Amino acid sequence: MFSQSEENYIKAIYHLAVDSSVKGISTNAIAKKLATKASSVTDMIKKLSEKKVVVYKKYQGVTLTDFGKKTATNIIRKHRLWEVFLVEKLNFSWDEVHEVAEQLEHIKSPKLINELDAFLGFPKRDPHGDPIPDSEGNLQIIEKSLLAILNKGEEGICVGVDDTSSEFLQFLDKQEIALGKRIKVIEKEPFDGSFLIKIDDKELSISNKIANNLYIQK
Amino acid sequence: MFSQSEENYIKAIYHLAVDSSVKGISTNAIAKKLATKASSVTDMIKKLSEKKVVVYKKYQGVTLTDFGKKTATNIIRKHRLWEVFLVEKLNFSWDEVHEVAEQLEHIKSPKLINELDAFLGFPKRDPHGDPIPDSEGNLQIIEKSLLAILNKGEEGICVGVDDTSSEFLQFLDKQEIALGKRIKVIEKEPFDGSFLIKIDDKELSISNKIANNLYIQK
DNA sequence: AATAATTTTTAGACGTGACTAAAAATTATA
DNA sequence: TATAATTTTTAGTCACGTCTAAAAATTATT
Repeated sequence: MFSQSEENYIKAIYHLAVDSSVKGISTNAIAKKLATKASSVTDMIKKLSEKKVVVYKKYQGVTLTDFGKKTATNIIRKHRLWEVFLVEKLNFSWDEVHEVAEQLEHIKSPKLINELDAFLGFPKRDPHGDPIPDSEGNLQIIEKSLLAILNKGEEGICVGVDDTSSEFLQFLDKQEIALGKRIKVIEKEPFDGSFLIKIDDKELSISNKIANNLYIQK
Repeated sequence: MFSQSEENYIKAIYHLAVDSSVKGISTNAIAKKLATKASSVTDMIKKLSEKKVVVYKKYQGVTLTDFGKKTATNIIRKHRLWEVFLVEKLNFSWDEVHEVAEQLEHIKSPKLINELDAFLGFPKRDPHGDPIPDSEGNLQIIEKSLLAILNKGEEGICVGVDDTSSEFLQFLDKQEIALGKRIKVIEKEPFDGSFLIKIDDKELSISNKIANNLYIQK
């Protein structure tokens, strides 16, 4: 069994490893992600190393063991299932779920999470489009690309977001950009990199930054 | 905001106060309830006293302030709503819910709990028949009496249990005694205090101990 | 290659919540 | 009422998870 604090470290290391694809995750990177100090990270890393969750060599960062990875995906599974529950059943909007899911993901009860999964109809994605690992920890990789790489005239289905901050998600709500919607690139503006796109037969302009935070499936 | 530990103490003091109706709750009683040591209780009591949750005078036990009572009923509200959720939606039996609800009751999110309440249809009782406080902390007192005080020929509706241990609840399941069922006392055996009762037109004998753990409403 | 800058680790401290052992206060008993 | 038994508190310690400040190791720069 792991403490909430340990679980937060495990999750942070997992996420950093996935979207950096570097062998060793640095102490500083973890500290930054968890808004804590490097010295605290060193302490925790030692403990996780003793518990066989990570492999650690001084000054060389950490790597999750298979056990550590499985632990991480299990926490992520719980987090994402709770997010689905909050949005589908309790009328939360997608920008409100994160904080609560951060708490709920630490609840210990295998029965709870498997029943919740069934109750929700075994969802494949969370409200932000991220895949939900199965109970064995397997996570299906989803083919997705940034809207920004589409060329004029190409289109795709919106399947996820990169940035999950409230500001960004609320902006998307306001523009009526949502998961599952078909987006077509009408024009790319070379000057500022902005995009003219078409959703629901309405045209709107989005900045390059937005285009780099929206995932689509061709 | 209170830590999980603080919340557990507040809840324990509340429960002890309710079903003992004594002015001051003793250090030892709290220690016993929480399976901890008296010295730990003294420490925590000092902290809760500083936080205006309890009134405390050395060697004279503690009493919850109005603020403390409100905090307690709010925790109990969360606990019982989660229990309803687990039984009604996630197929938990009434003897499995306690442990998980003990964790879920500490989740901090007013929106979560109010939406959950609505999602469940504003239930009035938890799976053990205990009343669920409203969002203002008001708890409706339910008229109930022990099955044991019924006389021969009298009957009532089963509305709750006193003991909530798995053993007892599973025993009730096995005998098909459940909340809402009509129970009639056919015979009281003076020798051992056991009861011959009728449920669903079936007669069965229950011990005096069982009769003293079942609440009915006349 | 030597020095500077950065990263990482160590050392020592602190708050929380727990414990043991011993002292103090209260309550019960002879 | 004096003594015994019990309850409660205090004093000191400990694990967890955090921090600051300083030392050590690594990486970058000239």
